[in-house]
Amino acid sequence: MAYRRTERVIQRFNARRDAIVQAAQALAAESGMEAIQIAHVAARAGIAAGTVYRYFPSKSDLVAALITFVTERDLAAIRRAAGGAPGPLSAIAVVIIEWAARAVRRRRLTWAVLATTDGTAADALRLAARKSLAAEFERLIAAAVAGAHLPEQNCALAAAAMFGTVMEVLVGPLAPSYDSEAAARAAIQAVTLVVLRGVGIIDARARGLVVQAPWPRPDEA
Amino acid sequence: MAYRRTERVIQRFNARRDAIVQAAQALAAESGMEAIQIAHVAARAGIAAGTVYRYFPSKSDLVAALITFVTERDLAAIRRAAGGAPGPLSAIAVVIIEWAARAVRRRRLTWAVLATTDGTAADALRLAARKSLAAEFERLIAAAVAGAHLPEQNCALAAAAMFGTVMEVLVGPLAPSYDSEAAARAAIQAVTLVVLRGVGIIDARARGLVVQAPWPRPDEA
DNA sequence: TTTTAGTGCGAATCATGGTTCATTTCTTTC
DNA sequence: GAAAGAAATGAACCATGATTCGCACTAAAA
Repeated sequence: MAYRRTERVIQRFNARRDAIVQAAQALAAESGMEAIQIAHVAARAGIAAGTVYRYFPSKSDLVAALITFVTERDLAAIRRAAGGAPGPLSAIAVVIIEWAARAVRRRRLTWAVLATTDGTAADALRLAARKSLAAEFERLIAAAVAGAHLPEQNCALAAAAMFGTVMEVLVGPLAPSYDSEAAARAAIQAVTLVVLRGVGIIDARARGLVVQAPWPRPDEA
Repeated sequence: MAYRRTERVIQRFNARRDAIVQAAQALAAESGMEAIQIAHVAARAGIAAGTVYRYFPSKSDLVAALITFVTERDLAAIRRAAGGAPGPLSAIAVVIIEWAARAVRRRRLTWAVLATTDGTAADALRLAARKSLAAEFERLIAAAVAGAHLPEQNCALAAAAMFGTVMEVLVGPLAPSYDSEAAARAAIQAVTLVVLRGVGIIDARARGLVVQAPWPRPDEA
């Protein structure tokens, strides 16, 4: 016999699979969801269209993998950021800033992954991704409320408000393009202050909360 | 010759055109943007598919007409609401409530019109619609700032934040379905308080601002 | 009543883009 | 290096849904 399911083979399979996802990511980052077409992705990855189907049963599975990849990366980053915060209110501020900075840096990709719908099964995953992000915010808000650092409130609603605000102000198609880094930092800070006021932190700066994005810094992918 | 462009003919033409837009609206309200297919719209309007093209040169023109129709209606409503407010801060509160109430009442339609993209020329109009709504908010915020009723701030950013918050919390696919009218009213009030705090009104209720949706009330279409 | 432009019809046509599959080209193993 | 299974290829295929267009019908004008 020939060709066993050896470790090396599996490695290569995964590497190529990832390459396809990366190609899709690059296209989405450049031109949004519509640019993710099998032919384009394949060309970008340097393979034939049919080959994509050796790695993904359907396009929506590929898109799902992309959504998962991007979302997990962002979730990990904001959890890390939250963990390093000195207190409950700082944690909220730091997480908003971290996520906003990431979202701004990859506006189109973020929009494609979280805000576009394509009518396929991937949409469900998209919703799940939004939910995960919002849940992260909600958890921190709830903790702050529990510790009496914030007034009683509907934490899920507050979290969704944060999410929606960042998306609309910094990520959406109507957001100004913050070409200069300084402009982006300023916008992120302004958004942060708005959402913090929204949950009841009316004097974030006076309290010494970090409201500056830790920018620029290296990115992991 | 026969068949002049008489008044009666024009009337009928416009009536049928409107009927097609209404059919599209009904479909979008029920099932979102994807449901707007020429065949479906035609069936709903009781005509043949080809007939739609006697009234609209292309699907995207039909969608554009729908977007314009819905947006103008909402804009008129919030302008009316703003006009009746006793002061600059009340105007902001009243407009948010008015728009939020309308958006919640027709969630899917609002989402289809403002938040969905379909890759056609109608997308530009969608953006314009969002811009118009946000501009309305911005104007009121700027007026309040000018009158020193609100702290100095980036009014465009604040307006976008309001828009995004309402969309995400009340309209988007992750918003809970406020089946009971009371639940909807409560959610609208909560959202209103959040966005008002966001622009610097930290004690809306204490100031006697209206934060209750004027609900239920008749609807015009 | 007879014209004839306007209107409606809907099956056929097009365009787009995902998916399949017979064939060719590797890789591994002996 | 030969055999055999795995992977790659890309042109053909298919599904969806917008758009066209020849024909029939209606209603205003003569």
